[in-house]
Amino acid sequence: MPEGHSVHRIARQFARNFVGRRVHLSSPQGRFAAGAALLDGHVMTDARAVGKQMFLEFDHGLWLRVHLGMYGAWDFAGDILMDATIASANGRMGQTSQRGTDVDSAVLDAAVLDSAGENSMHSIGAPRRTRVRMAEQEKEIDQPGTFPPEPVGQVRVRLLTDTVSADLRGPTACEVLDPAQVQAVIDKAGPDPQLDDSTAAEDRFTAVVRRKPTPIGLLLMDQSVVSGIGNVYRAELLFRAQVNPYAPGKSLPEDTVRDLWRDWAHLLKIGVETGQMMTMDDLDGDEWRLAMKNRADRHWVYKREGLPCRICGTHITLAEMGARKLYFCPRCQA
DNA sequence: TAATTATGACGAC
DNA sequence: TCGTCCTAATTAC
Repeated sequence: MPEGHSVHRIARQFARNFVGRRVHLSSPQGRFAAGAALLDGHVMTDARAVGKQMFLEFDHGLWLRVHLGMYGAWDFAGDILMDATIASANGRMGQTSQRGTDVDSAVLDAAVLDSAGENSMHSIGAPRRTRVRMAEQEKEIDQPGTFPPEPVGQVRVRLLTDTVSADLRGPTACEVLDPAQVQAVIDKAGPDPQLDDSTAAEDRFTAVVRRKPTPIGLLLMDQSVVSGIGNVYRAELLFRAQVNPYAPGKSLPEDTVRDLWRDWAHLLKIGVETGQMMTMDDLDGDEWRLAMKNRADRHWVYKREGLPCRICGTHITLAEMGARKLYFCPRCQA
């Protein structure tokens, strides 16, 4: 269920709780028993996300590659060091995003909301005994229990240290790779603004898009063109840019394509920092608070078919593109 | 209890 | 363009 922001957050979770520690791997479900044996008992040395792919490195040079697909998820349990959202926001106060929105005060709002107990997660400092499911969103499963927990359902692989466990279920990919194979996967991926926010990356994206006759709505979902965008961000980015999803890439003005890239970098950053796919920034405090609680208030067009466009009132259209649901405003995105 | 749905991606025609 | 794989939560009956 995740788009790029969640995969970066999950990689962070592994960096905080597993990197530098010896890990036992098993496959409670049995389907990954051979792969788990190749990595079992080694120290995790790195955790990285590239677009929607995650790579975990072990001390003998082999990697675990995981892609969650449409409904994969990681369940963490034990004494977990959680994302220090509040500390992060405090440490960055004053920075301003490209669009002129103060992302960090927004993050701080979210964190304050969390600490008020209205949302589910986040604390600072010491590990906390808990259970968390990380997919597109993160939710705390309240049920401390014993450690390690009994595997529930179809657990493809379990990673276990003295104090923390991580169960993977429903992935579309879970395999052991050598460094050359990892590099090959990364080489195929389009630029990920979370890893490379340079002008060169923007140039690369812009050049590729403006060369192709393919509809921009398909190009944004093509992971070799740009990494990390899924069905929600596709719809929202196109609405925010007032671009028709069917417009061929090569028909778009250069500035429009560059704006799409910069806006993706912007939304991805918000997603990584808040853990939410918040695509309506520029909200005031109360609106933001509401939107953080109710997904229905977070998007311009996604899952809003038949409802009035928030800008012009026209009914939002639902169509199909690339075998996925496409939402757009036929007037604003004419 | 069954059907539906999902924020992906791939390979065969 | 279609079928296929992966799983669980939600919705319908």
